[in-house]
Amino acid sequence: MFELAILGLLHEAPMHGYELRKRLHNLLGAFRAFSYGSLYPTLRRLQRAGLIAEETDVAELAGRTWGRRARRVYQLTAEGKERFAELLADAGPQTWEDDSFGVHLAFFSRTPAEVRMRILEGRRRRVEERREGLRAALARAGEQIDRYTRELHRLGLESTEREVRWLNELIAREQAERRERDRGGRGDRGPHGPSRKEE
Amino acid sequence: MFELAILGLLHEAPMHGYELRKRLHNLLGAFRAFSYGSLYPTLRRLQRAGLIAEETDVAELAGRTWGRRARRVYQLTAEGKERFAELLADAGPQTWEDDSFGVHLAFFSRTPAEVRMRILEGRRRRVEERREGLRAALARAGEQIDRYTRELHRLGLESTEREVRWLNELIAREQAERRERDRGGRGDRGPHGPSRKEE
DNA sequence: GCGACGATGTATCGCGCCGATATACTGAGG
DNA sequence: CCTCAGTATATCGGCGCGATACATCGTCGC
Repeated sequence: MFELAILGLLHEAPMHGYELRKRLHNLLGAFRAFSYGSLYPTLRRLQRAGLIAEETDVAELAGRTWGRRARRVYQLTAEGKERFAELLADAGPQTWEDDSFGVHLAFFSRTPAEVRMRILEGRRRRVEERREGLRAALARAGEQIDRYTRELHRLGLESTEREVRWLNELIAREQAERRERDRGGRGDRGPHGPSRKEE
Repeated sequence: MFELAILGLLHEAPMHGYELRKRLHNLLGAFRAFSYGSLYPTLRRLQRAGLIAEETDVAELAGRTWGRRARRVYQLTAEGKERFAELLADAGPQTWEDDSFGVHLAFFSRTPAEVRMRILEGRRRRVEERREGLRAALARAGEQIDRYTRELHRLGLESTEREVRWLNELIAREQAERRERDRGGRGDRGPHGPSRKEE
């Protein structure tokens, strides 16, 4: 998950850990913590695996004589790019508690349309499963359940129902764009899709 | 979190791991996984810490001669009860991604009214913080943000707003009940309705 | 009679991520 | 001058997860 995020961000430019974390925090901070305690070990792991390479910057130091502070700048390797594509296409764990979905979404502009579809539908399936679980929990002996627990389940149910609707909208939009693309005879193009204006 | 849940369930009766997990799954399965890979190590830890004690059942075996299968039955110790009370009163981590909140809620019936209030208000504070973060993210350079990320933030915002409303209802109800409790027998009715402003 | 199957039951492994903490340099402001 | 906030890297212990392994039990079909 961290791996996907790091590999994805390094597509834009080589970066050092602190910068990576800042962007991550800015991009998805409201959904995940992205702590340093995870970031730096992950960076090491990726380097050992050959997915990223240290590029300890000479260029930057050249311009500024006074020394900065040691920073390890990483760039994507060819294997890293491959790995990113694999991870992108992977639907992630089969649980509703899927942290990677948010990260996937953040890189959707770089994701092929069919893969986007698979991810969205996979997510929908899992959320629907959770929804059914919650409905069952609420139905089950309606009265004997602890009142607070029932409230919790009620909130969860509303929230999953809402997410399913949200996913349905996204999926419908994807389909509409696909139809438009097919009609236009143009191959899948560009991170900006067929310029569908704001809702 | 596992600790709180186990200690809480053992208040009802001595139990073995499998049973514990079944109940946990039944009670909060829609919110947490409660895997065995976590359960058994936690049980060990709690036993080592003296919070629970093995009570390898003789009574049950006596009735059934044929042997069952080894099952480790645990019961709460005095320290365990103390620890549970401490954990109950503890508001947990200061992040919105608070797994323990659901567990707390599941044991609310056993929680003192003031502590319930503290937990609910703490949760509200954290959710409100997250809500503000999401609003800021959506406002920030409204146009330059990736479209899918914006969708994600929109969903998150709606969901946090909903949870805040839900928390406000729970809190209002708590306050109403407290007023009713305080008004011991006298028919004097105070001003009606919760004084909590919405949104 | 028997074998397959699903539920009961305990346990371990490696890994990912977290929060806390340590260290050190830099620039800006009082 | 000194302190504070931001930049930057790193490690530590701990928790929870999914996968996997094992063994027993009752039941149902054959």
